[in-house]
Amino acid sequence: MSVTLKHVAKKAGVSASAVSRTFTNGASVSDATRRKVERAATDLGYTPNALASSLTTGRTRLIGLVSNNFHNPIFLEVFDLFTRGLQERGLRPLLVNLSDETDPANSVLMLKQYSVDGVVVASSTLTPAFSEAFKKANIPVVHSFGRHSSTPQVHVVGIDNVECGKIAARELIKRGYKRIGFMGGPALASSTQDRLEGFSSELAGYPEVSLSHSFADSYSFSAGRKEMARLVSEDKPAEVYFCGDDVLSIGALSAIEDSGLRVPEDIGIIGLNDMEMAGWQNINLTTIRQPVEQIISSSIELIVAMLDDPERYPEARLFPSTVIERGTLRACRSE
Amino acid sequence: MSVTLKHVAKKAGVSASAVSRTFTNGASVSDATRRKVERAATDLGYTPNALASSLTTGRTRLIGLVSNNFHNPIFLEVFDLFTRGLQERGLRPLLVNLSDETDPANSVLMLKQYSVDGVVVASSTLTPAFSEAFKKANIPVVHSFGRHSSTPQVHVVGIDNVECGKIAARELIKRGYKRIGFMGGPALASSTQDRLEGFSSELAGYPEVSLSHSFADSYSFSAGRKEMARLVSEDKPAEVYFCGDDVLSIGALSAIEDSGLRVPEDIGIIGLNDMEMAGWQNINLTTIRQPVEQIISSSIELIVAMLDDPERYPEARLFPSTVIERGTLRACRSE
DNA sequence: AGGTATTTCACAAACGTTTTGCAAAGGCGG
DNA sequence: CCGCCTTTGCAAAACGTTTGTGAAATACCT
Repeated sequence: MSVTLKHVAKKAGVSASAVSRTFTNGASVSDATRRKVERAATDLGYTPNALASSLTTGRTRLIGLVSNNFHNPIFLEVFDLFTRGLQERGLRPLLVNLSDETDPANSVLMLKQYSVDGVVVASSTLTPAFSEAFKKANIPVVHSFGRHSSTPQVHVVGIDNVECGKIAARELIKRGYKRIGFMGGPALASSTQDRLEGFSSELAGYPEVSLSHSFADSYSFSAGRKEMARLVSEDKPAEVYFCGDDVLSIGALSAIEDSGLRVPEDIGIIGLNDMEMAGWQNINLTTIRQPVEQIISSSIELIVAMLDDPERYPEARLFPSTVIERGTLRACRSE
Repeated sequence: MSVTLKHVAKKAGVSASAVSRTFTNGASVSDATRRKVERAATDLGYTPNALASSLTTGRTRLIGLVSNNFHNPIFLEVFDLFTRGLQERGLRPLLVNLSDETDPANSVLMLKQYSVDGVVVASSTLTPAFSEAFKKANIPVVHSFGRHSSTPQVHVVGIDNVECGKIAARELIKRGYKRIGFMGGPALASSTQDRLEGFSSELAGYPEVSLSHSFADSYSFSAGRKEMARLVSEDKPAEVYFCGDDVLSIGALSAIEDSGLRVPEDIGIIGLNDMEMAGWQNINLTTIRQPVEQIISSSIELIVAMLDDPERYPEARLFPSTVIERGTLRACRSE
């Protein structure tokens, strides 16, 4: 069928190992044979078979890229950055969509069959148990956008959600808001819990401020819209809401607009993520930026490091998030 | 290192081939040995090695998923559907991002090294030359969202862009628009050309209608916004614009809003794709729906069919697109 | 030149499967 | 009870690489 090492060896009049050596760098081959081999290889149109080589080396250069976020636009950026970053290093992303997967075991099994060198789990809504399943299977794993825990079982790269809640709180205080709402993502997600914790602990220092909170069912436009519609129909909605992410925020904005209230005059909104769309002029959302590029490049660095040292002790790498000021919060009170 | 076929065979007290047979279905094994083998396999936590098996069978169940659209939100849906569809059939998507790749040769080489069973090229902005490169390398290929040509060299699945232009034209005529604009995507893309051709040929039947056209640099919010800003600042903008896709449309809407004009009263917009966001109530874009689900499931069917018959004669599968009526066109003239 | 160091290269044994040919075993009809 | 056919298990040969072990060939030193 296809042209193999042997064909090249025969044509070049050398042994198979000579051919192999010319293609793996750092091996000792004389210039003469190297030239002969290269000549023969291009003549025959030879491509080394990665599978066969993996079989002997134990390395596939395949990285499992696992996620369940195929509906949140920010993940298109995430996939873009991951695929490019991996490709640059000669690694190949094997994409796994576990949107309708409940049991980690299947994906673990499948990635094990393909002998991936490592796995990146990119999701804020997957439980630690999931990424730990890979660890148990002896596959290096990095959980990106994962939960920060003081005793991580696996490598985690992301933001400090508690700190993030505090940042949001400070920003709202600075602008003189008194009746403040937290409209979180799914209540069970630990990221939501952590943010609420930071948010409320920071606000606790201001007795004149009141805090209410509620949760949307999912990180989606419609969930945000629905929840905000409910909130504005209440007696006394808050003056401002810190939303679980930008998509939720945009849904919320839509509900507010429909209710006849104005942003930011009547109600303020601050989101989280700073996805591309947040900067679109017709949305113009004030939000807290997750440093996606850093998180991803750091995740890649980490997984690459684990290829050399699979036993590397798990660490949590947290990046600071920053407020991006746009048009959905009122100006600072200079009283 | 890991547990292999032999270990299982030894533990079960049978030969290696017996173990192999129990794992490949359709092979004849007695119930007794099958049970013994399964028992031993689960005890040892055995996972068949896909690489090794590929080496002998010549099948990897790997499918290259190649795209350069990592900025258009609709492609998140596309990736979602592709990965799920492939997974359901036990195929694995090897994702290739060629956003910064100019030369197809590299990707072809890489996918050849990994012996992918087939390749899906998902993009409307890649030239036929690109997908044909895979064909030349003897890899089954399907070009999804590709250009319709009367003599396709490779399998193409998508919509009929000429027809699509006509549909848009008819819709605008129906609503009594007279001064009509075409604001296309990148001028070089054949899909843009085809749509303009259908659009203008249909409008040619109405002498009272005037058509102007221009192009945006890329399928992005900012390109749409910039181009529409230019158009509305002109002497006499058109009454309605058929935009290259939904993202461009949303950019256009933003520019119109800024100019103080109203939609649909002063200017109408019709988009293309019907991405999720188009239905968001604060956007509410009238658009032409590309049947993404059908295109993708058909693409997958096709690539699966090619696994059995790689020489299958290339065909073009085109699906009809339909108008989705929302709020950015004025009502029908009933005069 | 003689001897030792060093590089270059061929051979063969892996890597973990599938698959083929063969033999043994077992079931059946005559 | 014998011969025939079908099922089932075994051994060995692939699949396309990498890599360790020596042998041959070249280089270097005195």
